[in-house]
Amino acid sequence: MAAVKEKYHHGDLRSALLDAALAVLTEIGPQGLTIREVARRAGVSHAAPYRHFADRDELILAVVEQGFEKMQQTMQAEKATAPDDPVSQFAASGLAYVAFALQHPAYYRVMFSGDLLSTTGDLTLQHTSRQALQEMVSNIAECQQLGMVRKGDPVMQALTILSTIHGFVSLVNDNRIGHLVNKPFSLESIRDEVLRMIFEGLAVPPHPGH
Amino acid sequence: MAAVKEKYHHGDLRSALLDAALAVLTEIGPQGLTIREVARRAGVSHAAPYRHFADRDELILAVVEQGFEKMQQTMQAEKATAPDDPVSQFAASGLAYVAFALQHPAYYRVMFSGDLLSTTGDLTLQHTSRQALQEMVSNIAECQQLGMVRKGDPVMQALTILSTIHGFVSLVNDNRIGHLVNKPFSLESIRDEVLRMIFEGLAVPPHPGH
DNA sequence: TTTTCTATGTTTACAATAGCAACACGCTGA
DNA sequence: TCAGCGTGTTGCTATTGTAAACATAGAAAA
Repeated sequence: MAAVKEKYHHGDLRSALLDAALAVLTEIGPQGLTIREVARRAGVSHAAPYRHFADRDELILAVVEQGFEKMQQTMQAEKATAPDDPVSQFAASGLAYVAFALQHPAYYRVMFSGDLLSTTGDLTLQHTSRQALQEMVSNIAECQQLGMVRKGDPVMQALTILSTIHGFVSLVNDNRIGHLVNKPFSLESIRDEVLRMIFEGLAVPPHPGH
Repeated sequence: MAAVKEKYHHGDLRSALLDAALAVLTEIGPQGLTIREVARRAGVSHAAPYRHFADRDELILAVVEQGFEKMQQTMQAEKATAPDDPVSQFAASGLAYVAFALQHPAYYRVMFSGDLLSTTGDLTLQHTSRQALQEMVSNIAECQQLGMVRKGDPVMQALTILSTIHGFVSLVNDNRIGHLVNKPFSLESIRDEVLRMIFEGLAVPPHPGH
């Protein structure tokens, strides 16, 4: 690791602050995410962050945007290695989404918390998420045309799947599943079961008269 | 309304504080939920709440518990008016759950936020939610025995349904659906579609050789 | 080279908050 | 009557967000 310049001017404070913010979210949680704590970890004065972020919300928003970028990259990478048919691509997306959310709970929480930030107002994020949904919808439509997914409004199907996946990872990340099931369980088995039920719900029912 | 006694001793400060807390959550949001603001609304000094709640977390926890109670009451009432077969009971529960979450977003958010409170540590709530899941599981098992729901581990099915419903109402309450769909939409139509897909995913597939 | 400008940190200051401690009030029971 | 205890108040400290004034380093211009 290159020695960090111990100078009056930090060099790349913005990045350092984002890293520190994510570290705080991971280690302590959202209630520990204060401007001053982040500044402390970056080794600067408590007012330095204001040169890069107008206020606390803007700092959080930057973390959220970074999270969406990383998530998108992960999903694209997974899709790239999957077979090129719509069903495989769709499955790869879904698995990658869940994997990212479970591997980076701090990112996912801040991205979707709704308490930490009223991100709904941010136009960039609105655009990003709408684009992601659109991709999902056309993917479903392709699967329908191949006869691999039952008929129906693909937007509704996408929203339902999104609900299921988002609900699942939220429950897991907020630790709401651990004490629901008393007997020991494997997270992967629940995950696979949830994904399987999604696909069963999507699958074309067999022709009764076949 | 009876005139509130303007006395040194409030009379029922604890309830008043819970009401004020919910009002703040509704009007301002979680970031406005401070001990002092709640005290101000209840017309008492800033330290008075500490006679009833050890700290801010305990106040929030009390709101959460109240929320679970009201939700349970609502669901019980809905089930009482529904037909007495397992399928109707189950459907009534699901609809009541969604209805409560959408009609009382402030309650639902604080109940499931995971940021506002690490409620997972509270034993009462653990018991309550485990009991609710257990009821759901046995309800599904009944439906299975009647041949109305496809075979499979009812715990997994319950968790999947819970994920879907929780994800749906979370997305709606956090306003993540409004700007996902650009064309005008009816929330009810999405809700019904989501519930319909849950039931389709649960329904016994028709016998191929029938 | 020297001067000046600008981006980026620092220091200082203020208002709001959580939470603690000491005090005050008033009901209740001996 | 009055002692005790539950409940509310006042006042204090530490922490936070955020603004304003100041400082510095590196770039741009002279």
